[in-house]
Amino acid sequence: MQDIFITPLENGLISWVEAFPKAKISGVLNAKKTDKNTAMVFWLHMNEDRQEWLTNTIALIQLNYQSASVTQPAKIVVLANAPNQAEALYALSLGVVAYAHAYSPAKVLLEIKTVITNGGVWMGQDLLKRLIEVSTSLAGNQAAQVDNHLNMLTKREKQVAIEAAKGLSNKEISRILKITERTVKAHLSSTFERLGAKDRLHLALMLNKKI
Amino acid sequence: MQDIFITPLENGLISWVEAFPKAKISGVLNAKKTDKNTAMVFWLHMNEDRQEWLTNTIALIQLNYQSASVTQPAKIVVLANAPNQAEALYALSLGVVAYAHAYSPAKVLLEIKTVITNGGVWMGQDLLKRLIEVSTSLAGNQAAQVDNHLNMLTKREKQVAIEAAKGLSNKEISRILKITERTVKAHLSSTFERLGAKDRLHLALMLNKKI
DNA sequence: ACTCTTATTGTCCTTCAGGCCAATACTTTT
DNA sequence: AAAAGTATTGGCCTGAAGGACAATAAGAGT
Repeated sequence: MQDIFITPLENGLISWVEAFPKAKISGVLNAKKTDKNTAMVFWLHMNEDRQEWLTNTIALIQLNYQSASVTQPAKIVVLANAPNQAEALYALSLGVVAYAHAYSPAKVLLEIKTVITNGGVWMGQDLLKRLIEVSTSLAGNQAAQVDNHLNMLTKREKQVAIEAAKGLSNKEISRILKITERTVKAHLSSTFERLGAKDRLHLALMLNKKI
Repeated sequence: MQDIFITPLENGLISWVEAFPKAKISGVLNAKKTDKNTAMVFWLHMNEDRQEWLTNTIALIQLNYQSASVTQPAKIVVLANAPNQAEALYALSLGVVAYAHAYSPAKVLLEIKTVITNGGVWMGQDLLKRLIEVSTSLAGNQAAQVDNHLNMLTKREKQVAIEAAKGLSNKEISRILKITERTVKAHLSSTFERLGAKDRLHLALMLNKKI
Protein backbone atom coordinates (compact mmCIF):
# COMPACT_ATOMS: atom_id res chain seq x y z
CA MET A 1 0.00 0.00 0.00
CA GLN A 2 1.53 3.24 -1.18
CA ASP A 3 0.33 6.67 -0.17
CA ILE A 4 1.18 9.55 -2.45
CA PHE A 5 0.48 13.14 -1.55
CA ILE A 6 0.35 15.53 -4.49
CA THR A 7 0.78 19.03 -3.17
CA PRO A 8 2.44 22.33 -4.00
CA LEU A 9 3.93 22.29 -0.51
CA GLU A 10 7.44 20.98 -0.51
CA ASN A 11 7.20 18.83 2.57
CA GLY A 12 3.47 18.42 2.94
CA LEU A 13 1.81 18.99 6.27
CA ILE A 14 2.94 17.62 9.58
CA SER A 15 -0.27 15.71 10.18
CA TRP A 16 0.17 13.90 6.92
CA VAL A 17 3.63 12.74 7.79
CA GLU A 18 2.47 11.85 11.24
CA ALA A 19 -0.29 9.68 9.85
CA PHE A 20 1.73 8.18 7.02
CA PRO A 21 5.45 8.39 7.63
CA LYS A 22 6.23 6.28 4.58
CA ALA A 23 4.15 8.30 2.16
CA LYS A 24 5.67 10.00 -0.85
CA ILE A 25 5.16 13.71 -1.16
CA SER A 26 5.37 15.09 -4.64
CA GLY A 27 4.57 18.24 -6.53
CA VAL A 28 3.25 16.54 -9.61
CA LEU A 29 1.81 13.21 -10.55
CA ASN A 30 4.40 10.95 -12.09
CA ALA A 31 2.51 8.12 -13.65
CA LYS A 32 5.46 6.29 -15.11
CA LYS A 33 7.61 5.78 -12.11
CA THR A 34 5.10 3.90 -10.01
CA ASP A 35 4.36 0.24 -9.72
CA LYS A 36 1.00 -0.60 -11.18
CA ASN A 37 0.62 -3.67 -9.01
CA THR A 38 0.67 -1.93 -5.67
CA ALA A 39 -2.50 -0.57 -4.16
CA MET A 40 -2.24 3.18 -4.28
CA VAL A 41 -3.90 5.99 -2.43
CA PHE A 42 -3.55 9.43 -3.96
CA TRP A 43 -4.06 12.35 -1.63
CA LEU A 44 -4.63 15.41 -3.75
CA HIS A 45 -4.00 18.67 -2.03
CA MET A 46 -6.43 21.20 -3.37
CA ASN A 47 -5.74 24.90 -3.25
CA GLU A 48 -8.18 27.45 -4.40
CA ASP A 49 -8.28 28.02 -8.11
CA ARG A 50 -6.94 24.63 -8.96
CA GLN A 51 -10.23 23.21 -10.11
CA GLU A 52 -8.83 22.45 -13.50
CA TRP A 53 -5.77 20.85 -12.06
CA LEU A 54 -7.96 18.67 -9.89
CA THR A 55 -10.06 17.53 -12.81
CA ASN A 56 -7.04 16.74 -14.92
CA THR A 57 -5.17 14.96 -12.19
CA ILE A 58 -8.12 12.80 -11.30
CA ALA A 59 -8.58 11.91 -14.95
CA LEU A 60 -4.92 11.06 -15.21
CA ILE A 61 -5.00 8.84 -12.17
CA GLN A 62 -8.07 7.06 -13.36
CA LEU A 63 -6.47 6.48 -16.71
CA ASN A 64 -3.29 5.06 -15.25
CA TYR A 65 -4.40 3.41 -12.06
CA GLN A 66 -8.01 2.47 -12.49
CA SER A 67 -8.01 0.82 -15.87
CA ALA A 68 -8.88 -2.80 -16.40
CA SER A 69 -5.22 -3.84 -16.46
CA VAL A 70 -4.55 -2.52 -12.97
CA THR A 71 -5.02 -5.19 -10.36
CA GLN A 72 -5.83 -2.87 -7.52
CA PRO A 73 -7.55 0.32 -8.60
CA ALA A 74 -6.14 3.38 -6.89
CA LYS A 75 -8.17 5.38 -4.42
CA ILE A 76 -8.28 9.13 -4.66
CA VAL A 77 -8.70 11.45 -1.72
CA VAL A 78 -9.06 15.20 -1.99
CA LEU A 79 -7.71 17.38 0.80
CA ALA A 80 -9.01 20.90 0.51
CA ASN A 81 -7.58 23.99 2.09
CA ALA A 82 -10.99 25.59 2.07
CA PRO A 83 -13.50 22.78 1.75
CA ASN A 84 -16.77 23.67 0.18
CA GLN A 85 -19.78 21.67 -0.63
CA ALA A 86 -19.90 22.26 -4.35
CA GLU A 87 -16.32 21.20 -4.78
CA ALA A 88 -16.86 18.16 -2.61
CA LEU A 89 -19.82 17.08 -4.65
CA TYR A 90 -17.91 17.67 -7.81
CA ALA A 91 -14.95 15.63 -6.63
CA LEU A 92 -17.07 12.81 -5.31
CA SER A 93 -19.05 12.65 -8.49
CA LEU A 94 -15.78 12.16 -10.35
CA GLY A 95 -15.04 9.06 -8.33
CA VAL A 96 -13.03 10.47 -5.47
CA VAL A 97 -13.65 8.37 -2.37
CA ALA A 98 -12.94 10.94 0.29
CA TYR A 99 -13.06 14.69 0.67
CA ALA A 100 -11.65 16.27 3.77
CA HIS A 101 -9.99 19.34 5.14
CA ALA A 102 -6.31 19.50 4.31
CA TYR A 103 -5.50 20.27 7.93
CA SER A 104 -7.36 17.30 9.30
CA PRO A 105 -5.48 15.72 12.19
CA ALA A 106 -3.55 12.52 11.65
CA LYS A 107 -6.22 10.59 13.46
CA VAL A 108 -8.85 11.59 10.93
CA LEU A 109 -6.52 10.81 8.05
CA LEU A 110 -6.03 7.34 9.40
CA GLU A 111 -9.75 6.94 9.81
CA ILE A 112 -10.24 7.96 6.22
CA LYS A 113 -7.66 5.45 5.14
CA THR A 114 -9.43 2.69 7.04
CA VAL A 115 -12.77 3.53 5.55
CA ILE A 116 -11.63 3.81 1.96
CA THR A 117 -9.47 0.72 1.98
CA ASN A 118 -12.55 -1.16 3.09
CA GLY A 119 -14.40 0.11 0.09
CA GLY A 120 -16.10 2.96 1.86
CA VAL A 121 -16.43 6.60 1.08
CA TRP A 122 -15.51 9.25 3.59
CA MET A 123 -16.79 12.74 3.91
CA GLY A 124 -17.44 15.30 6.59
CA GLN A 125 -20.52 15.06 8.66
CA ASP A 126 -21.91 18.44 7.72
CA LEU A 127 -21.62 17.76 4.06
CA LEU A 128 -23.29 14.42 4.48
CA LYS A 129 -26.07 15.89 6.54
CA ARG A 130 -26.69 18.43 3.86
CA LEU A 131 -26.64 15.76 1.22
CA ILE A 132 -29.24 13.84 3.08
CA GLU A 133 -31.36 16.87 3.66
CA VAL A 134 -31.28 17.77 0.01
CA SER A 135 -32.02 14.26 -1.05
CA THR A 136 -34.87 13.67 1.31
CA SER A 137 -36.49 17.05 1.13
CA LEU A 138 -36.25 17.79 -2.53
CA ALA A 139 -36.35 14.35 -3.94
CA GLY A 140 -38.19 12.46 -1.29
CA ASN A 141 -37.43 8.88 -1.93
CA GLN A 142 -38.62 8.61 -5.36
CA ALA A 143 -36.29 5.77 -6.01
CA ALA A 144 -38.84 3.66 -4.30
CA GLN A 145 -41.48 5.60 -6.14
CA VAL A 146 -40.19 4.48 -9.50
CA ASP A 147 -40.18 0.93 -8.33
CA ASN A 148 -43.63 1.33 -6.98
CA HIS A 149 -44.74 2.71 -10.28
CA LEU A 150 -43.36 -0.16 -12.24
CA ASN A 151 -44.54 -2.67 -9.72
CA MET A 152 -48.10 -1.56 -10.26
CA LEU A 153 -47.83 -2.85 -13.81
CA THR A 154 -47.96 -6.30 -15.30
CA LYS A 155 -44.84 -7.76 -16.80
CA ARG A 156 -45.74 -6.82 -20.33
CA GLU A 157 -46.93 -3.38 -19.39
CA LYS A 158 -43.63 -2.78 -17.67
CA GLN A 159 -41.68 -3.63 -20.79
CA VAL A 160 -43.81 -1.38 -22.93
CA ALA A 161 -43.75 1.43 -20.40
CA ILE A 162 -39.99 1.35 -20.15
CA GLU A 163 -39.52 1.55 -23.89
CA ALA A 164 -42.09 4.29 -24.18
CA ALA A 165 -40.33 6.22 -21.44
CA LYS A 166 -37.16 6.11 -23.49
CA GLY A 167 -38.95 8.00 -26.20
CA LEU A 168 -39.72 5.18 -28.59
CA SER A 169 -42.84 5.31 -30.73
CA ASN A 170 -45.52 2.66 -30.59
CA LYS A 171 -44.31 1.25 -33.86
CA GLU A 172 -40.76 0.96 -32.60
CA ILE A 173 -41.90 -0.69 -29.42
CA SER A 174 -44.05 -3.12 -31.36
CA ARG A 175 -41.02 -4.10 -33.42
CA ILE A 176 -38.88 -4.62 -30.36
CA LEU A 177 -41.41 -6.68 -28.46
CA LYS A 178 -42.64 -8.43 -31.57
CA ILE A 179 -46.29 -7.55 -31.05
CA THR A 180 -48.74 -5.39 -32.96
CA GLU A 181 -48.75 -1.67 -32.63
CA ARG A 182 -52.33 -2.06 -31.46
CA THR A 183 -51.20 -4.24 -28.59
CA VAL A 184 -48.63 -1.70 -27.59
CA LYS A 185 -51.39 0.87 -27.45
CA ALA A 186 -53.49 -1.41 -25.30
CA HIS A 187 -50.66 -1.92 -22.81
CA LEU A 188 -49.93 1.76 -22.76
CA SER A 189 -53.56 2.66 -22.21
CA SER A 190 -53.84 0.43 -19.20
CA THR A 191 -50.46 1.69 -18.01
CA PHE A 192 -51.69 5.27 -18.13
CA GLU A 193 -54.81 4.21 -16.31
CA ARG A 194 -52.90 2.39 -13.58
CA LEU A 195 -50.29 5.04 -13.01
CA GLY A 196 -52.54 8.00 -13.52
CA ALA A 197 -50.35 9.33 -16.29
CA LYS A 198 -51.88 11.64 -18.85
CA ASP A 199 -49.77 10.47 -21.73
CA ARG A 200 -46.42 8.93 -22.57
CA LEU A 201 -44.58 12.12 -21.74
CA HIS A 202 -45.91 12.07 -18.23
CA LEU A 203 -45.09 8.41 -18.04
CA ALA A 204 -41.54 9.20 -19.09
CA LEU A 205 -41.29 11.92 -16.49
CA MET A 206 -42.55 9.56 -13.84
CA LEU A 207 -40.19 6.76 -14.73
CA ASN A 208 -37.20 8.90 -15.51
CA LYS A 209 -37.36 10.88 -12.36
CA LYS A 210 -34.08 9.75 -10.93
CA ILE A 211 -34.31 9.38 -7.23
CA MET B 1 -20.03 2.90 26.18
CA GLN B 2 -22.91 0.54 25.93
CA ASP B 3 -24.03 -1.22 22.80
CA ILE B 4 -27.60 -2.42 22.60
CA PHE B 5 -28.91 -4.53 19.77
CA ILE B 6 -32.67 -4.48 19.33
CA THR B 7 -33.65 -7.48 17.26
CA PRO B 8 -36.33 -10.13 16.94
CA LEU B 9 -33.54 -12.72 16.92
CA GLU B 10 -33.00 -14.22 20.31
CA ASN B 11 -29.24 -14.22 20.28
CA GLY B 12 -28.51 -11.75 17.56
CA LEU B 13 -26.04 -12.59 14.85
CA ILE B 14 -22.60 -14.06 15.36
CA SER B 15 -20.85 -11.13 13.77
CA TRP B 16 -22.48 -8.79 16.25
CA VAL B 17 -21.29 -10.76 19.22
CA GLU B 18 -17.89 -11.11 17.64
CA ALA B 19 -17.62 -7.36 17.22
CA PHE B 20 -19.16 -6.42 20.57
CA PRO B 21 -19.00 -9.27 23.09
CA LYS B 22 -20.29 -7.05 25.85
CA ALA B 23 -23.31 -5.78 23.98
CA LYS B 24 -26.83 -6.35 25.20
CA ILE B 25 -29.19 -8.09 22.86
CA SER B 26 -32.84 -7.43 23.42
CA GLY B 27 -36.16 -7.90 21.71
CA VAL B 28 -37.59 -4.58 22.73
CA LEU B 29 -36.34 -1.22 23.79
CA ASN B 30 -36.42 -0.85 27.55
CA ALA B 31 -35.98 2.81 28.24
CA LYS B 32 -36.29 2.65 31.98
CA LYS B 33 -33.65 0.19 32.90
CA THR B 34 -30.73 1.92 31.30
CA ASP B 35 -28.32 4.42 32.67
CA LYS B 36 -28.82 7.83 31.09
CA ASN B 37 -25.27 8.88 31.77
CA THR B 38 -23.54 6.27 29.72
CA ALA B 39 -22.91 6.80 26.03
CA MET B 40 -25.17 4.44 24.17
CA VAL B 41 -25.22 2.99 20.71
CA PHE B 42 -28.47 1.42 19.59
CA TRP B 43 -28.24 -1.06 16.81
CA LEU B 44 -31.71 -1.51 15.39
CA HIS B 45 -32.23 -4.68 13.45
CA MET B 46 -34.64 -3.97 10.66
CA ASN B 47 -36.70 -6.71 9.12
CA GLU B 48 -38.99 -6.14 6.22
CA ASP B 49 -42.35 -4.69 7.11
CA ARG B 50 -41.14 -3.11 10.29
CA GLN B 51 -41.07 0.40 8.96
CA GLU B 52 -43.48 1.55 11.58
CA TRP B 53 -41.57 -0.15 14.32
CA LEU B 54 -38.41 1.56 13.15
CA THR B 55 -40.00 4.98 13.19
CA ASN B 56 -41.43 4.47 16.63
CA THR B 57 -38.28 3.03 18.11
CA ILE B 58 -36.13 5.83 16.78
CA ALA B 59 -38.56 8.38 18.18
CA LEU B 60 -38.49 6.62 21.54
CA ILE B 61 -34.73 6.56 21.64
CA GLN B 62 -34.49 10.19 20.72
CA LEU B 63 -36.97 11.06 23.41
CA ASN B 64 -35.13 9.15 26.10
CA TYR B 65 -31.53 9.35 25.07
CA GLN B 66 -31.10 12.47 23.01
CA SER B 67 -32.94 15.03 25.05
CA ALA B 68 -31.19 17.99 26.61
CA SER B 69 -30.88 16.26 29.99
CA VAL B 70 -28.84 13.42 28.58
CA THR B 71 -25.15 14.12 28.81
CA GLN B 72 -24.11 11.93 25.95
CA PRO B 73 -26.73 11.63 23.23
CA ALA B 74 -27.19 8.09 22.02
CA LYS B 75 -26.22 7.06 18.52
CA ILE B 76 -28.59 5.01 16.42
CA VAL B 77 -27.53 2.52 13.81
CA VAL B 78 -29.91 0.65 11.56
CA LEU B 79 -28.99 -2.83 10.42
CA ALA B 80 -31.19 -3.93 7.58
CA ASN B 81 -31.79 -7.45 6.38
CA ALA B 82 -32.54 -6.17 2.94
CA PRO B 83 -31.03 -2.71 2.71
CA ASN B 84 -32.60 -0.34 0.30
CA GLN B 85 -31.86 3.22 -0.48
CA ALA B 86 -35.25 4.62 0.21
CA GLU B 87 -35.23 3.17 3.68
CA ALA B 88 -31.68 4.30 4.25
CA LEU B 89 -32.53 7.85 3.31
CA TYR B 90 -35.54 7.73 5.51
CA ALA B 91 -33.58 6.43 8.47
CA LEU B 92 -30.75 8.90 8.00
CA SER B 93 -33.16 11.77 7.71
CA LEU B 94 -34.56 10.75 11.09
CA GLY B 95 -31.15 11.16 12.65
CA VAL B 96 -29.74 7.68 12.39
CA VAL B 97 -25.97 7.88 12.02
CA ALA B 98 -25.34 4.62 10.21
CA TYR B 99 -27.23 2.33 7.91
CA ALA B 100 -25.71 -1.01 7.03
CA HIS B 101 -26.46 -4.56 6.09
CA ALA B 102 -27.45 -6.68 9.09
CA TYR B 103 -25.02 -9.35 8.03
CA SER B 104 -22.06 -7.04 7.83
CA PRO B 105 -18.92 -8.70 9.15
CA ALA B 106 -17.63 -7.78 12.58
CA LYS B 107 -14.85 -5.79 11.01
CA VAL B 108 -17.33 -3.48 9.33
CA LEU B 109 -19.36 -3.13 12.50
CA LEU B 110 -16.27 -2.03 14.35
CA GLU B 111 -15.47 0.40 11.61
CA ILE B 112 -18.95 1.84 11.89
CA LYS B 113 -18.52 2.19 15.61
CA THR B 114 -15.27 4.05 15.14
CA VAL B 115 -16.75 6.44 12.65
CA ILE B 116 -19.88 7.24 14.59
CA THR B 117 -18.19 7.65 17.94
CA ASN B 118 -16.00 10.22 16.25
CA GLY B 119 -19.04 12.11 15.19
CA GLY B 120 -19.20 10.69 11.70
CA VAL B 121 -21.97 9.15 9.71
CA TRP B 122 -21.54 5.80 8.07
CA MET B 123 -23.21 4.42 5.02
CA GLY B 124 -22.54 2.10 2.14
CA GLN B 125 -20.76 3.30 -0.92
CA ASP B 126 -23.63 2.76 -3.31
CA LEU B 127 -25.99 4.74 -1.20
CA LEU B 128 -23.55 7.57 -0.95
CA LYS B 129 -22.99 7.55 -4.69
CA ARG B 130 -26.68 7.84 -5.11
CA LEU B 131 -26.90 10.70 -2.67
CA ILE B 132 -24.21 12.52 -4.52
CA GLU B 133 -25.94 11.98 -7.81
CA VAL B 134 -29.15 13.32 -6.44
CA SER B 135 -27.54 16.30 -4.85
CA THR B 136 -25.45 17.23 -7.79
CA SER B 137 -28.32 16.83 -10.16
CA LEU B 138 -30.68 18.80 -8.01
CA ALA B 139 -28.29 21.38 -6.71
CA GLY B 140 -26.05 22.52 -9.45
CA ASN B 141 -24.64 20.15 -11.95
CA GLN B 142 -27.87 19.43 -13.61
CA ALA B 143 -28.45 23.09 -14.01
CA ALA B 144 -25.15 23.31 -15.80
CA GLN B 145 -26.03 20.47 -18.13
CA VAL B 146 -29.44 21.79 -18.90
CA ASP B 147 -27.96 25.18 -19.39
CA ASN B 148 -25.84 23.88 -22.17
CA HIS B 149 -28.94 22.83 -23.94
CA LEU B 150 -31.04 25.78 -22.99
CA ASN B 151 -28.35 28.24 -23.90
CA MET B 152 -28.58 27.16 -27.47
CA LEU B 153 -32.10 28.54 -27.50
CA THR B 154 -33.50 32.02 -27.67
CA LYS B 155 -35.23 33.45 -24.64
CA ARG B 156 -38.69 32.64 -25.82
CA GLU B 157 -37.73 29.18 -27.02
CA LYS B 158 -36.30 28.49 -23.61
CA GLN B 159 -39.54 29.34 -21.89
CA VAL B 160 -41.54 27.20 -24.25
CA ALA B 161 -39.08 24.32 -24.06
CA ILE B 162 -39.15 24.31 -20.29
CA GLU B 163 -42.91 24.17 -20.14
CA ALA B 164 -43.04 21.51 -22.80
CA ALA B 165 -40.50 19.45 -20.89
CA LYS B 166 -42.81 19.53 -17.90
CA GLY B 167 -45.40 17.76 -19.96
CA LEU B 168 -47.63 20.66 -20.86
CA SER B 169 -49.52 20.67 -24.15
CA ASN B 170 -49.10 23.40 -26.71
CA LYS B 171 -52.43 24.85 -25.74
CA GLU B 172 -51.47 25.02 -22.07
CA ILE B 173 -48.17 26.61 -22.90
CA SER B 174 -49.88 29.15 -25.10
CA ARG B 175 -52.15 30.08 -22.24
CA ILE B 176 -49.25 30.47 -19.83
CA LEU B 177 -47.12 32.56 -22.14
CA LYS B 178 -50.08 34.42 -23.58
CA ILE B 179 -49.28 33.61 -27.18
CA THR B 180 -51.04 31.60 -29.85
CA GLU B 181 -50.79 27.85 -29.95
CA ARG B 182 -49.36 28.35 -33.40
CA THR B 183 -46.51 30.40 -32.00
CA VAL B 184 -45.78 27.78 -29.44
CA LYS B 185 -45.48 25.29 -32.25
CA ALA B 186 -43.12 27.58 -34.10
CA HIS B 187 -40.86 27.94 -31.07
CA LEU B 188 -40.94 24.25 -30.45
CA SER B 189 -40.11 23.43 -34.03
CA SER B 190 -37.04 25.59 -34.00
CA THR B 191 -36.16 24.20 -30.57
CA PHE B 192 -36.25 20.67 -31.91
CA GLU B 193 -34.14 21.78 -34.81
CA ARG B 194 -31.54 23.45 -32.63
CA LEU B 195 -31.26 20.72 -30.06
CA GLY B 196 -31.67 17.83 -32.42
CA ALA B 197 -34.64 16.51 -30.53
CA LYS B 198 -37.10 14.32 -32.35
CA ASP B 199 -40.14 15.51 -30.46
CA ARG B 200 -41.20 16.96 -27.13
CA LEU B 201 -40.62 13.71 -25.35
CA HIS B 202 -36.99 13.69 -26.39
CA LEU B 203 -36.78 17.31 -25.43
CA ALA B 204 -38.11 16.44 -22.00
CA LEU B 205 -35.62 13.63 -21.67
CA MET B 206 -32.79 15.97 -22.64
CA LEU B 207 -33.77 18.67 -20.25
CA ASN B 208 -34.66 16.36 -17.41
CA LYS B 209 -31.56 14.27 -17.74
CA LYS B 210 -29.78 13.93 -14.44
CA ILE B 211 -26.05 14.37 -14.41
C1' DA C 1 -66.01 -25.44 -13.27
C1' DC C 2 -65.99 -20.56 -12.92
C1' DT C 3 -64.09 -16.00 -12.49
C1' DC C 4 -60.40 -12.69 -12.79
C1' DT C 5 -56.39 -11.15 -14.84
C1' DT C 6 -53.34 -10.85 -18.54
C1' DA C 7 -51.97 -10.73 -23.41
C1' DT C 8 -53.24 -10.12 -27.83
C1' DT C 9 -55.49 -7.87 -31.81
C1' DG C 10 -59.28 -5.41 -34.53
C1' DT C 11 -61.87 -1.09 -36.32
C1' DC C 12 -63.31 3.55 -35.91
C1' DC C 13 -62.75 8.13 -34.47
C1' DT C 14 -60.87 12.53 -32.50
C1' DT C 15 -57.34 15.21 -31.17
C1' DC C 16 -52.76 16.72 -31.07
C1' DA C 17 -48.16 17.30 -32.80
C1' DG C 18 -45.17 18.79 -35.92
C1' DG C 19 -43.64 19.81 -40.79
C1' DC C 20 -44.19 22.93 -44.92
C1' DC C 21 -44.92 27.37 -46.83
C1' DA C 22 -45.78 31.59 -45.86
C1' DA C 23 -46.07 36.92 -43.90
C1' DT C 24 -45.14 40.89 -40.66
C1' DA C 25 -42.79 43.61 -37.21
C1' DC C 26 -39.07 44.45 -34.19
C1' DT C 27 -34.09 44.13 -32.66
C1' DT C 28 -29.39 43.36 -33.28
C1' DT C 29 -25.39 42.98 -35.99
C1' DT C 30 -22.49 44.17 -39.74
C1' DA D 1 -28.72 51.17 -44.48
C1' DA D 2 -28.79 46.26 -45.22
C1' DA D 3 -28.71 41.73 -43.38
C1' DA D 4 -29.57 38.50 -39.98
C1' DG D 5 -31.97 36.90 -36.16
C1' DT D 6 -36.12 36.83 -33.22
C1' DA D 7 -41.14 36.85 -32.13
C1' DT D 8 -45.49 36.40 -33.74
C1' DT D 9 -49.28 34.29 -36.39
C1' DG D 10 -51.95 31.96 -40.41
C1' DG D 11 -53.47 27.87 -43.10
C1' DC D 12 -52.86 23.23 -44.65
C1' DC D 13 -51.60 18.51 -44.25
C1' DT D 14 -49.91 14.02 -42.47
C1' DG D 15 -49.14 10.88 -39.14
C1' DA D 16 -49.13 9.41 -34.49
C1' DA D 17 -51.43 8.94 -30.16
C1' DG D 18 -54.93 7.60 -27.43
C1' DG D 19 -59.95 6.65 -26.28
C1' DA D 20 -64.31 3.87 -27.21
C1' DC D 21 -66.06 -0.57 -27.94
C1' DA D 22 -64.99 -5.02 -28.79
C1' DA D 23 -63.35 -10.09 -29.17
C1' DT D 24 -60.34 -14.25 -28.23
C1' DA D 25 -57.19 -17.20 -25.79
C1' DA D 26 -54.29 -18.58 -22.01
C1' DG D 27 -53.23 -18.83 -17.20
C1' DA D 28 -54.10 -18.16 -12.23
C1' DG D 29 -56.91 -18.15 -8.32
C1' DT D 30 -61.47 -19.62 -5.81
